[in-house]
Amino acid sequence: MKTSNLNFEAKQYTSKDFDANLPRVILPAMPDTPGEPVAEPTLEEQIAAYQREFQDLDPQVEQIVSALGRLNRRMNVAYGRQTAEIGISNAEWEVLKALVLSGPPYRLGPGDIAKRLGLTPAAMTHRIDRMVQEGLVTRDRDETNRVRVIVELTDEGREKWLEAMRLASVFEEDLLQDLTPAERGILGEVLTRLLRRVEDAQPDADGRLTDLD
Amino acid sequence: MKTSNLNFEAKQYTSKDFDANLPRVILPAMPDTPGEPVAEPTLEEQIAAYQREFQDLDPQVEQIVSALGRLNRRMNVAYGRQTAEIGISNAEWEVLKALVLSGPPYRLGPGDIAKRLGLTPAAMTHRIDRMVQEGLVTRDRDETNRVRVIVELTDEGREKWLEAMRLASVFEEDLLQDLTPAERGILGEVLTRLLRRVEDAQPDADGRLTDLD
DNA sequence: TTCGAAGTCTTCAATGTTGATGTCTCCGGT
DNA sequence: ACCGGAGACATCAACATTGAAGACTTCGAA
Repeated sequence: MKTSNLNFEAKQYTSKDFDANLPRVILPAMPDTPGEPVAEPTLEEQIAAYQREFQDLDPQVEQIVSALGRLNRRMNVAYGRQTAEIGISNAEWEVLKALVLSGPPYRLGPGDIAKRLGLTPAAMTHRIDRMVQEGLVTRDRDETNRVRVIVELTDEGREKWLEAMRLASVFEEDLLQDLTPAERGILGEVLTRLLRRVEDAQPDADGRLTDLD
Repeated sequence: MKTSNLNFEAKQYTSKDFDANLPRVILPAMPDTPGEPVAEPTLEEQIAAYQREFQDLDPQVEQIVSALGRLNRRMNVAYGRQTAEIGISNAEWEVLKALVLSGPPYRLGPGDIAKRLGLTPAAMTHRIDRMVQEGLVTRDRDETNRVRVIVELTDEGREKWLEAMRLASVFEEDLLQDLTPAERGILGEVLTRLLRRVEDAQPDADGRLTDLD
């Protein structure tokens, strides 16, 4: 078993993501020495606690959902660390990904990018500002339709994306290292099926988060 | 097959999470009518695009990772909608979860909560402020150790948490509706194994996101 | 041609988070 | 007892994102 570079770290202060996870637990009925540091709960402890507090919970469903959430969180932390290594932010990496995936000539409007990233156009304006400054992309008016603005990937931007992909590949392979090829196939298929259901349930359309605080 | 309430919606403007997903694609070699709206890429298109742009990519790994990312994103959107329905924010729900999972007497320090949520203590100060205002929690000095502050769940806070759990349960069951019990078992087991690897790779410790923009 | 509606991006005020700093309390050493 | 270090929370300036409003361009109808 390859023990390699799973470069995680729970990394305090990650936020930036909502997940169905975390907290801790108190198994039988006794908290750790009252007033003490209070440790991180394992997945099992977490599920046990949920069951105790909420009878109707299906432990199997909870296991899947919680593992998904916690896993995603750790992965995002790892990606964040990697992008930091090559001198870009996670936010910038997202934009680069969108542009590369759009295919040649690697151009998109700010609004399009915003849609793909789930941000407001306003946020894109500022984000693009920074990226232009850093030489990752260029921003020009579309002369055939001056309403539009075109954001285009620069060579430097593409290079950064490549570096990030290389790091990500290594990381992802490490992550899946102890799954057999058969298990990988099943996992991919099942996840894809879940995803299809969700994405079909709502083609995409619009809708905001309505995060009324 | 139950067709029920998968209440998603890609929901523009979600952000709040970093994931390895989104963008679009241009399969053979032709973008949609140049300058047009540009649609959302399917998972398959996205993987195809990545392969085209990055030779060394393992499609199977990418399928798993991308599906995970996209799935999580949709789920977070769904959770956000649900918490909004019962009048709390996702952020507040996270705090409630942390408190409930801590077990009776449902008390934690701001710092502890911050650790579990991956936020800075500074952020917790304000978040708790709001939640005290709304009557979801109380905040008091620990009289036995006046350095500490104790955040405690109120009955109203617990009730909100219960409502959120009920909604979440329905949603999660819907999400997994077309997995057989056997498939659920495997999925849960495999995800747990992945999670264990990541969490073991880095017990937890500290570390920031270093999101250098 | 002129006017108005729609679409796209930018600007602005408000909010939330971060990182650094400040303040207060507890605890151990002398 | 006293003093200094460590720990925990609060405060503050800087920055990113949001939602609403504003500016400009295009397109269609009168």
